Amino acid sequence: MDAEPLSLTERRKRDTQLEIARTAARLFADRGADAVTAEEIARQAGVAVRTFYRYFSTKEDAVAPLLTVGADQWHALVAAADPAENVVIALERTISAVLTPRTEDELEGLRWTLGLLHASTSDVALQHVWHRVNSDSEVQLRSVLAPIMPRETDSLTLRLLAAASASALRIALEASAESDREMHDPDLLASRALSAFRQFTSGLDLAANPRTN
Amino acid sequence: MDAEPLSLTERRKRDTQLEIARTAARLFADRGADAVTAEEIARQAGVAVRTFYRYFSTKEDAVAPLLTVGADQWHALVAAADPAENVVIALERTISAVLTPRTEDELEGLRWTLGLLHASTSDVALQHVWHRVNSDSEVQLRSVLAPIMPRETDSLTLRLLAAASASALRIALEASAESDREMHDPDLLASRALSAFRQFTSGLDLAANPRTN
DNA sequence: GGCATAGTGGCACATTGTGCCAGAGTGACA
DNA sequence: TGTCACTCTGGCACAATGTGCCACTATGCC
Repeated sequence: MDAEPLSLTERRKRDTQLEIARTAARLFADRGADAVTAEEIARQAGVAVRTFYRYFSTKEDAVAPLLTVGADQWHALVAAADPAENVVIALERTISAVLTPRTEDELEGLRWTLGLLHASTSDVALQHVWHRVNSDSEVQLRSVLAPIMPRETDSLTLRLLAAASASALRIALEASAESDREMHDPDLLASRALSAFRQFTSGLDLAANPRTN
Repeated sequence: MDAEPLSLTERRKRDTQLEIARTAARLFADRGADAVTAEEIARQAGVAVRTFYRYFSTKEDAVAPLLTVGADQWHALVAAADPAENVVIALERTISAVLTPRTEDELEGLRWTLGLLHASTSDVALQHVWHRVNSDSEVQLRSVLAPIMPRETDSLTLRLLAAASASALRIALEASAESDREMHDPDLLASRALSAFRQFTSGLDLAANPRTN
């Protein structure tokens, strides 16, 4: 993608942020988010409380980077898509790409995401973070989708496509995270997300099947 | 629907809750959520701060009842649907019903919802509440949808249908709330929500329309 | 009327999150 | 190498959030 003109300071900031995020994730998963104080996260991450709040605006926010890393990659891929390519095809392609880790770092990132998501099934505070991340992602997705939509598409359709795409990814991740067994199987995750997205774009096929009691 | 065996105490609790909610909504819309203290809401609503926190677990939560009232009605209607009726038809019917106010109280409730939603477009804290309400609604919708789904439907499809329904309603409300002009036109709101839902269930029709630059 | 129960208010307190200022590290330039 | 500007960091004070605890009051039931 882009080069790394990261100065020493920039690199140390990235490291500090990631260190705080993973420390927070460990503690939250261990004891639940509200049984952990900001002071404890800061101490274990090796920074002062005041510094913690310079990196993150709330205590819960500390784990957000672990959840947004995939979404950020996805938005970048969509934004870079060829406007001549069909939007739906581009979305399928990018969904598949972002759920298929290619480097060791990407795999580790995915593991952290799913692990945290797994912990959040029994922690309301973490669910809030996840929901916020997804809402932000949907808004972000709208702005990168707009330039590659067919010319005549109206605002409502743009919103719907962004919602469908974000929901497909979200639901696939949630479903995988809730099951212990499937939590570490990226292939299943990718195919599930694609299946979800295709059901949205091809119509949820329930019209001809009333329940007969 | 159901009768009102509300005792005096129960009625006063309802009144107090609504009074707090509307007081909070007024203040939040006026000055933004974080420029308002819990103490001020409590004072203007005529209760002690300690009592405020017995009704609501956080300051922002105070406005949630104004946003959930429609969703609650909707869930009740879906739960009461005939299992022999097609699910998609039932959803269209109930979406239309819940956005068509029949009494003066329902109309007032819808006004408060849209007004608050309008204010939340420029207030991050209120957006969080709205997102949380929608997530909760989606989960709730799953459990009331499950009994009226076709027998063979799998868990993923259930999740997708709930997400599609909740998203259709959410997006229609957001789109209406963001425009000053359409904010007070329930008919437009209902038709927009139906249109959104039908696009989900009939497939987002973008397959044959790549953008030609 | 009198009693059990449940809602209310006041108080103390841990925790959150921010403004402010002082110290320490980095990078540029002479 | 020295020094200067700039940014990151840490400590402190402080307003505000949210909770546990206890006493007080009103409702509902006999």
